[in-house]
Amino acid sequence: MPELPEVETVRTGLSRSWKGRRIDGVDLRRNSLRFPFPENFEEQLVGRVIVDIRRRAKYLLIDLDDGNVLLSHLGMSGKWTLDASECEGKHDHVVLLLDDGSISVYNDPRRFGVLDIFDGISHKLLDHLGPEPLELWDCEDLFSKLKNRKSAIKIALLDQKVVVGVGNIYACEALYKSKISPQRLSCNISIDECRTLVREIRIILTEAIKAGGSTLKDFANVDGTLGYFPHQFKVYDKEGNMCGCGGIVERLIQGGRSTFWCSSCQK
DNA sequence: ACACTAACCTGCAAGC
DNA sequence: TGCTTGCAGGTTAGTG
Repeated sequence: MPELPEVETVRTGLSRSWKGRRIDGVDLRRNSLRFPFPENFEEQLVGRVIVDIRRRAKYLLIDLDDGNVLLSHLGMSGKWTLDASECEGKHDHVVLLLDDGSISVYNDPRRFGVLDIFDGISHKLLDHLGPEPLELWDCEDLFSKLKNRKSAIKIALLDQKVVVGVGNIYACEALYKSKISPQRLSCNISIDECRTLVREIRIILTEAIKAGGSTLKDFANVDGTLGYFPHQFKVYDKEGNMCGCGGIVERLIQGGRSTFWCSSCQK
């Protein structure tokens, strides 16, 4: 899935064509994704006007005119297509008919995504989330969350209680830019290194948003065009490539997931 | 409270 | 050509 920049790009796209639209029809092709859809899912949506689309971490929050909120998480492979010309694809799970006659389709081959409706106040998937990296967040906050942890820093950066929005790609890239080994213990990261990490994470996420999200095989912008720039990654999926320092990009497994790094310049 | 694993799914690429 | 294996952007539930 999309990490924070990609979700933000999707938010922008959805915002442009959904804001002010009334939902005239909902077609569910199955009864669950990662979790079962809520009771009366269609009835709760039909007739509602979409007021705004916000983002919290990697979750899209679609504000409805009755105060309820449609929550959408894209999982690893979820995709919204707006103004869709067809909706009979194998993994087209949810179709929305809008009052301008357009249809929006949620497609998700792996079905790790989530669609739910809640009151806008509290949701179990949102309640434990840590700080937004592009809002109020600083090195003291990061340092305080790392100081009692014995897990590797790479693992900690993926923990959404430490900071939200950072996924496997940007965790690797941020550690590389910060010249910090992904295997360092979180509790051994200094306050100065936290300052560097906060700065680099912000730079990377901001640049990726500016680039319009990124593009991977499962990800497409809401208009169907690809939007990621894999070639701009310095280490992610670059095993064997020469690093600028003369070292070689290596791959290791942490928490069951690939980490890409340069052992020559990341200490 | 933290650390670690397994689990949820399908699709694709590489290797035999 | 097929089969098998491993891997993929995320997150939670369960165990110790």
